[in-house]
Amino acid sequence: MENLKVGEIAKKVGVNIETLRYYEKIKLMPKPRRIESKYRMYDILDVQRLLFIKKAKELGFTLKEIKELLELKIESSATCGDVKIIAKHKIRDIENKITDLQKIKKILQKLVSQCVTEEISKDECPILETIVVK
Amino acid sequence: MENLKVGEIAKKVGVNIETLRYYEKIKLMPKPRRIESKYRMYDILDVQRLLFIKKAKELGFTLKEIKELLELKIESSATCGDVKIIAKHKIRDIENKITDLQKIKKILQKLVSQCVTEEISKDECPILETIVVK
DNA sequence: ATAATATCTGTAGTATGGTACGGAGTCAAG
DNA sequence: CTTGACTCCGTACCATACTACAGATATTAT
Repeated sequence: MENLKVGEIAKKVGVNIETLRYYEKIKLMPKPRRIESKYRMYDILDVQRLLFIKKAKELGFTLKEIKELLELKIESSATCGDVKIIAKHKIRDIENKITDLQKIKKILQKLVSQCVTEEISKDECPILETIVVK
Repeated sequence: MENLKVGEIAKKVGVNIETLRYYEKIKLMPKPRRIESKYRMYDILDVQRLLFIKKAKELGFTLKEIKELLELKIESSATCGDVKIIAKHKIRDIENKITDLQKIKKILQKLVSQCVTEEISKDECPILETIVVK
């Protein structure tokens, strides 16, 4: 489970082989080492990184933002102080996302609770006016 | 604040005029009424809807998903029971998103707390291994 | 009344994030 | 030792979500 060929890691994390190559091209994934022939070889860290990317994407981060999040830990020569500042910003952003999601959740919960019987038609479940996430 | 021309509502919610027309075309926004000439006229409900769309987009929902969320309240002739089922699914999705965001937040917080002094270079703040959101 | 500004329609172009394809080299099993 | 599966690279194409014209009509400000 330490040495995976591109097809293996792709299957393992559930992405397309081409996507791996694409991420490498845009430097979202590091260049993997190459064995014997010219085959790419991946390891467990690559798996983790890919899983993180997958999740972060679902959460509305762009690939550029994901790259920034990942670089927060390893790249450039910025100081710890810089990292701290950036990370704190990201934390703030995430907290806002969570708050907004909770608002939408509440709206949906209200919608569900207003649908009391199975027979009432949806038109009688008005709630759109509530949707002011602001 | 009840009757807004396309340029006015666009400015108010911070989107491009063309985006308004685009949303109309893909039926994400309802056709607005037209005044005298052929100018589109919007109202406060349109503002709310647009603000919701904006937020939902930032939260990683696609326009298609946003449409579904909005239709949960007004469109089709599905019964309340159907709406309930769909809404409950959406609630589950949202809860998962929140959970994942909290995980990322925690990782970032740990990162921040590990950067104790301002002088230590970022390379000495390793944490990437922690990033297994799974 | 007329110039500047806003809106109209349709069509074309852009950015992001992939996905597919073709032809060649590589590996593993029978 | 060959045949099928895997991988290589480059390039082209795709879907989503806009964004930018262009040429015409409408409105408003002076």
